[in-house]
Amino acid sequence: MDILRRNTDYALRLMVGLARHQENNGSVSTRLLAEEQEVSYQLACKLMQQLHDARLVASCMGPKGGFRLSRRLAEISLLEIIEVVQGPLSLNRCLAKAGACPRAGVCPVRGKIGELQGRMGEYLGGVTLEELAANPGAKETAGERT
Amino acid sequence: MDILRRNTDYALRLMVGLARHQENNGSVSTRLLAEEQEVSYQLACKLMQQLHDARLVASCMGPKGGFRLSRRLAEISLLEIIEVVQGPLSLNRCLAKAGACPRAGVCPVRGKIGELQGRMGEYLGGVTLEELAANPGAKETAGERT
DNA sequence: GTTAGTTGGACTATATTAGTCCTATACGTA
DNA sequence: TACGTATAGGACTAATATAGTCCAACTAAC
Repeated sequence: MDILRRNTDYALRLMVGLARHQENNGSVSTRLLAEEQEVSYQLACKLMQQLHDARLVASCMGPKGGFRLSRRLAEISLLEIIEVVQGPLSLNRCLAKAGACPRAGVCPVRGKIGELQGRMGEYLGGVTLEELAANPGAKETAGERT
Repeated sequence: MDILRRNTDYALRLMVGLARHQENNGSVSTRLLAEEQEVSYQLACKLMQQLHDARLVASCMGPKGGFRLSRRLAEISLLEIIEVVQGPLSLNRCLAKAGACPRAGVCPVRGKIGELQGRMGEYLGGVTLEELAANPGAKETAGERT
């Protein structure tokens, strides 16, 4: 089972790519971004659209147009990007919205799962795009590679 | 997005139900278990089968037959049950098996995600069926109910 | 020997996710 | 000011993964 969906992964790449272009403070075209990050152009369009709806990026149409981050790097968390693509973080349906599970009162698992979910949100909310963009690669997993 | 699948939820219920019958130290029929835990009988069969394949429960056929936990309550973790139903815990495909992602070397997200995955496994591995069975209900979420 | 009740496996339907295509819009250029 | 090009945005289709059902084989009590 995968928790992060493939599209979420693409979205993260795109955001990191965007972050790295931020210094030029001009708009970056989706086409360039998609190429750099090895994401299908069409799919990138769709994802950028979602990120735009969530106000994480600002768009600019026409030739020379493209996207730009709408906030500072340190103000965008990993959690936000994830939730834009795959909805609110939820370990179980029961926890998604109060009263969703009629067994809530007798469920012994709910408490533990709820606690874990809280911790996950906290962790992911604490990682900023700034950190991600600064990190050149997964050096800490060296040796684990092919 | 849900991380715990519906079937996983059912499996957890069934295991907790089984745990609560453990005192009688006789086998419990799937039919009874399914009724008690409000899971479709057929579906319960399927899940018990998976739990059996994973050696978490022992089976006994024929009339008066049924299932029984094959280990002590404290020796079965939440993580084990989850992984039986939905496979190894994996936040992302990249992490499922080494070398699965050709971008591993340049991926800035991988490290963070890997760390979170480790923490999750640790947490879930630490919760035992004993704890769950003892916990009568989600008292800690009182007020959040319907 | 028969029968009721069970486990176990194969199959089908459904829901979710991924990916593609098309249209409308905006800007730069002639 | 009109045109052309490159973009954003939305609708649709295909693929995949999950949930659920059905049927067959087996076992032990009666």
